[in-house]
Amino acid sequence: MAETARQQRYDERRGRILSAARERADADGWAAVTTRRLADAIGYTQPVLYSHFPGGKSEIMLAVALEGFVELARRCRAALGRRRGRPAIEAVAVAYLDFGREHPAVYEAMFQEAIDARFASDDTRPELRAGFDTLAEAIGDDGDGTATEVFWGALHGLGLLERTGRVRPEQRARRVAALAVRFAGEPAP
Amino acid sequence: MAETARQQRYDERRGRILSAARERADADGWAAVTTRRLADAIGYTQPVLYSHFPGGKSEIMLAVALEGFVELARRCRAALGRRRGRPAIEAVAVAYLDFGREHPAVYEAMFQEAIDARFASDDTRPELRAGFDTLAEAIGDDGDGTATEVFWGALHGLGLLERTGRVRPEQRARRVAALAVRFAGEPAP
DNA sequence: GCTAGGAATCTAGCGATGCTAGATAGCAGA
DNA sequence: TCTGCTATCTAGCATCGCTAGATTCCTAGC
Repeated sequence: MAETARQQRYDERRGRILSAARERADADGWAAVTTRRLADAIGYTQPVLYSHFPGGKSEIMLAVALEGFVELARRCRAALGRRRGRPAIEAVAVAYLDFGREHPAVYEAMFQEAIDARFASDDTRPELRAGFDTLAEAIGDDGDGTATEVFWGALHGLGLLERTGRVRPEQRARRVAALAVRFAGEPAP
Repeated sequence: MAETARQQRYDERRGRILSAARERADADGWAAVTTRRLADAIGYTQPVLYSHFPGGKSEIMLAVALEGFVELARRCRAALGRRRGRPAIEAVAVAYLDFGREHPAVYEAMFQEAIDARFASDDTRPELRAGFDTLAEAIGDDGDGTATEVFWGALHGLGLLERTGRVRPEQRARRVAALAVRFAGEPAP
């Protein structure tokens, strides 16, 4: 029916807005993503964005971030595969860091914006939970998640320090190895 | 002489600009720090800021960040004292995380802005180097600094995840303990 | 103490930003 | 064909960082 055709156009345009935002942001940072440029990119005028995302730019960033959580979790899961122990940790770490490097702006939207989505609680949305669970599996965390939080923190911090040039880029493999050594197996009490 | 009096007024005003910026930013974020509000806060008009900081807002943020590096290094050094081993790591970690929590905006300027100051190289400025060296001392890193980079990354990431609510706040002590366990002593090869 | 000149400060404005109200065009169903 | 709703646009607001040019103030030399 006609309603479907309209809905289709609407959905397709929504996707184009998000793609344009993600690509531009990854290339030039979120400051370069303006509502006018976004509207230009999809061939409409500015206010049209607000019929798709009433919350404006911040809602667009949130939508990009949610897509990012799905993709990051997928990648980490794929990297883990059936590996266990130190190789598992290294593979997941590399996948995690690669994602952050390839999509700096998506990653920024995911973790540096004050997203209202709940984390680290029972009602955390599944797409946010999946990545955490994969990290836990990689380091074999069967406790209350504290170790996973620390592992995640290390990955998060290393990725950010790399990207802002605080850390020697060529030493990345050694850092991953050092990280894996420290998170493989149970530490002495 | 008169030149001194003028210079004194100038320096004092520069300090007031930085204080106002830091306080406002820590309270409401850098987006709330506008040149007009800053000018209001010090009782002058907007262009006066540019005679102190020709680079505008970004130069002000940089100046706040540099002060932050000094203070962070000082606190970590004080926390370390003569401690060694696991207590040293825990003390430094707590000091580091406390600083980030008390001065979120200063920390943001220090690490999330694209500061042109060089890191992780031989010509890194001393005030940036001092903190790194203290972290290295805390974990007893006598290698090439890779372990320190990982430790720093973990602190950095944990602090950010805490602040953006990605991680359970009440578990902080356990995270610090888990971190210390993994960085105390040399890991099995 | 007075005045010339330079430094300090202000007024006013530019272009860009996120966002919105009100006008208009276009398409659906009767 | 007409009516009414939705989609879209034009135009504008307040605010942002920043700057040119006018103006005021203070200092130095007489």
